[in-house]
Amino acid sequence: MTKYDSSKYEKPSVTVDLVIFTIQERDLKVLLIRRGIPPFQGKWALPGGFVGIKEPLEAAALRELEEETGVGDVYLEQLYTFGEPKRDPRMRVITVAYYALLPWSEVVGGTDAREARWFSVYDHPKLAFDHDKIVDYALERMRNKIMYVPIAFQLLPEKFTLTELQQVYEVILNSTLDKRNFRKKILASGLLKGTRQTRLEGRHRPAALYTFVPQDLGA
Amino acid sequence: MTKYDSSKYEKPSVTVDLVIFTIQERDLKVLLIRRGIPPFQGKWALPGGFVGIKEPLEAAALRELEEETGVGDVYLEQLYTFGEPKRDPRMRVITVAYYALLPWSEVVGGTDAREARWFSVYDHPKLAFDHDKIVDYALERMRNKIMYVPIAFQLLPEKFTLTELQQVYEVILNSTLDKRNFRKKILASGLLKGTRQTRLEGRHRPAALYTFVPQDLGA
DNA sequence: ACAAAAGTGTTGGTGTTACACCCATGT
DNA sequence: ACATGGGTGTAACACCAACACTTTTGT
Repeated sequence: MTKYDSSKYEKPSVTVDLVIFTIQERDLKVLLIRRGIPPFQGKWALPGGFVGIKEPLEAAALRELEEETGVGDVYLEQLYTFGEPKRDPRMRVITVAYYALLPWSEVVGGTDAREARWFSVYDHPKLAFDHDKIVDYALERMRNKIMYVPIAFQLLPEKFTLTELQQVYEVILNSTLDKRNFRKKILASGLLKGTRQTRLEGRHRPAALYTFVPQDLGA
Repeated sequence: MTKYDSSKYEKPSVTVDLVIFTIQERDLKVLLIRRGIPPFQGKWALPGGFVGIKEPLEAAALRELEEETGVGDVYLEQLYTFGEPKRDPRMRVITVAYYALLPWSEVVGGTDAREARWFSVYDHPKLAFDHDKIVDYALERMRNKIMYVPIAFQLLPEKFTLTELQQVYEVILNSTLDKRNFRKKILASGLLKGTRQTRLEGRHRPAALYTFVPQDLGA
């Protein structure tokens, strides 16, 4: 790094791409955009865009997120940087991928004119570029993370039932969990505070509503 | 991403930076380079350099690694991408950080002319740029990873004693471990195969030598 | 009364921690 | 004989997995 003059070298383009997750209808959804221009015209792809020359990476990711979803204050985490020389056939593009978790209750339309749709993570069309790989990577990261860090709450509204919370885990892990063990563990964790409210939904016993209690960031 | 023409935009420079770890004298060491030119002239910094326009990111990291250490076939993992606009005072530089684990037995000199030295991770000078943050991040990542994934072997020669292995864990975690529990767990894991050899070192009972048995990458 | 989802405990097994002494060698 | 690090087992506890019935509501 010391002996190079960067101006002598051709520079790659740098973009951010976003894997935006939400949960709807007991399914894990990812937001995709239909490409209007080549390459991969007509194909679905992750939302993303170029990083401004004075723009922090995370700011670029947040900007794209807000353009596509209209939502600002959500969980956002850098995932991985993909830089294969041929991943974009036109030119060298290095992309810093992020993933975001969005409560279904906050999903509104984006302001952007591009065609956007939510697809099941488990059933979506083949994507442009290496975006299938990026989605797989995001899913794997999220599955690991949810075992240790309480990120599931980022996909729920402020108040939720234990069954809803369990469904978040089940949909992400793509497996079923034991109801009694799940409730025992989650209640023992101290992450939840019971509101004194219930929610009545259908002709059966109403469910108790809980909220997430923010952690001391034991630093 | 669809409606921009990248050529209209100024592009950032992209570099890779490496946190190269090894273990010597029961201490965790990191390789640093003394900067010969501004900015931060005379300061110590992580080895790194620009990514070639047609060069994969990992290839750039491996190239730097080999230039500095003369070693090729080691553990290398992408860490995080740092892109604060002002992290390099001269211009916009986005750096993709990697970390590498190097067996102390393979440490030779680099071919590069720059002044390089191994420093204790727990006692090193303040570094140039945001490199202190990168080292901290690498250490944190490695500490998490070693709990789940057998990366400790990447810091040892092919044959090693259980005490040496335990010292690797202790130096990385910066804590002491119980000898009996450590041996019980590591032997039960099936990661080790006993060679039938021992090593005699000092006036005490010789230690049994083990090798790492490569895992099925359960894909 | 019945259909539907909410809610609730116990048991066996597995893994983790804490802890102290004998062994093989060189001098 | 002693100094040095190598090597070994057990008991208490915490955590995890398996498993079935009762409760509350709307119709």
